[in-house]
Amino acid sequence: MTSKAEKQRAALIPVLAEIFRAYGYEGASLSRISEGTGLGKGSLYKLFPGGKDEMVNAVLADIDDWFQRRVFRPLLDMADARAGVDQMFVEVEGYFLSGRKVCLLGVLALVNVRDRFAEQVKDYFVDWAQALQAALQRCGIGNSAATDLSETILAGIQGALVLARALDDASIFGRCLARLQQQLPSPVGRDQPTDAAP
Amino acid sequence: MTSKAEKQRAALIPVLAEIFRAYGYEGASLSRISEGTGLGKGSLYKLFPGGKDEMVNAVLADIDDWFQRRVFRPLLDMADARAGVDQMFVEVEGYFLSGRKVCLLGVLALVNVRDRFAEQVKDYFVDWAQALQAALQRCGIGNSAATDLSETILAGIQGALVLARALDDASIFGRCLARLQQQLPSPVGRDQPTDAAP
DNA sequence: GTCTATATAGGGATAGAC
DNA sequence: GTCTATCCCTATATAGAC
Repeated sequence: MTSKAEKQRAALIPVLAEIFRAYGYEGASLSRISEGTGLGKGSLYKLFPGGKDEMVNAVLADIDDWFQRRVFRPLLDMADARAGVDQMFVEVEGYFLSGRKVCLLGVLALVNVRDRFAEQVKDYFVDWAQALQAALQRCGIGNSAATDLSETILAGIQGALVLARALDDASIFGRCLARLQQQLPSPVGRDQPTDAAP
Repeated sequence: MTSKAEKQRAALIPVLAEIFRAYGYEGASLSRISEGTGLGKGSLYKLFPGGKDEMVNAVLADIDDWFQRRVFRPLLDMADARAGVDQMFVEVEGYFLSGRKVCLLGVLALVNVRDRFAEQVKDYFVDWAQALQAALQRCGIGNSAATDLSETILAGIQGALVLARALDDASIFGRCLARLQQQLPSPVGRDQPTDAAP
C-alpha cells in the first residue's frame, strides 16, 4: 500500500492548483512549485514522476471530480431542476472565491499549451454545458433556448472571471452571476424585475 | 530619421501580437518569436532594445490605438448612440476573427505576468466599459442599468472567446455576441423577440 | 522520503562578424 | 541591418547522499 504517498499527493493538489492558476503552465516553474509546496524538486518528482504535466493532469482530474460532484451531477440528478441550477450558482461563487480566483481551465483554454490538455479542457466545458442545458430544459425552457442560455451562462461566468481579474475588482463576479441568474425563468410565483421599472 | 526602423517595427507588431496571443507571455520564447518573425534575435533586440517587455508594450499600445479609433471613440462620439453600439459589435466580431482569435488583454489578465502589464490591461477594460456605458445611457438606458449592461457585455465577450477556444468551436462567439445584442433596447419600432413566443 | 548536487537543455540578452 | 556565436541564467529532470 502506497497510501502514505497517495495521501501526500492528494494534499498537494490544492496547492498545485493555486500555483498553476496564478502563474499558468509556463509561468509555474519548478522552483516556484518547490517554494509553494515546501518540497524539494527531488521529492516532487518522487510524487509526480511525470513532472509538471503529471501535476497539471492531477489537478485537472481533481477539479473535474469536484465539479462532477458539486455541480454537474446535481444539475442532472436533482428532482427540482431549478434548485440544481441555483445550487450551481452558489457552488460556483464559492469555488471561485467570489471572483478572486481565476479558472484554471479558462487559463489553459486561452494559451497554447492548450493542445496538451485540450481534451480535458473541452470535456470539462462540454460536461458542464450539457448538464446545464438538460437542467434548463427540465425547468421548462425549450430545447434550443436552453442550449443558448447554457452557453450564455458558461461564457458569462468565464468572462466575469476575466473581467474581475483585469479590473482587479472581485465584486464584478458576484454582480455578473446575479444578472445571469436573472435570465432564468422565475421559479413559479415570482416575476422578473427586469423590464418594468417604477 | 529612423523612419525605416520605425516602419519595420510597425510591420512586426501584428506578427508579435499573434504570437503573444497564441502562446502567452511566458510561452512566447525568443526562439519562437524569431521563427515567427523571420528575424534573428540580434535584429529583434535592435528593434526592441527592451526585449519581450518592450514588444508586449508595443503590441498593447497598438491594440489600444485600434480600439480607441474603431470602438471607444465611435461609442463616445457618434450622434446615433445605438449605431455606435452596433458598430462595436461588428468591429469586435471582425477583430477577433469571429472567435478564432483570442484576446491578448484577456490572456494577460488571467496569468500573473499580469502585474507587469496590469495598468494597461485595466485601462483597456476601463476605457471600454466607460465608453459603452455612456453610449448605452445615450440609448435611453438608466445610469445603473447601463453600468450593469456594459459589464455584462464586456464579460460576455471575453467569456465567449474563452468558451469558443475551449470547445474549439468558433461559431460560439458569434452566437454569444448576437444574444448580447438582443439585450439592447430595440432601436425604435422593432420589438425584442425574447419573451413572447408564438 | 527528503534534500543537495548535478546533467542537460533552453531561456533571454549581447557582442561582433559580415 | 542582419545573423552567428556566445554569455549567463534559469528551467526541467535525475542521481545519489543522508
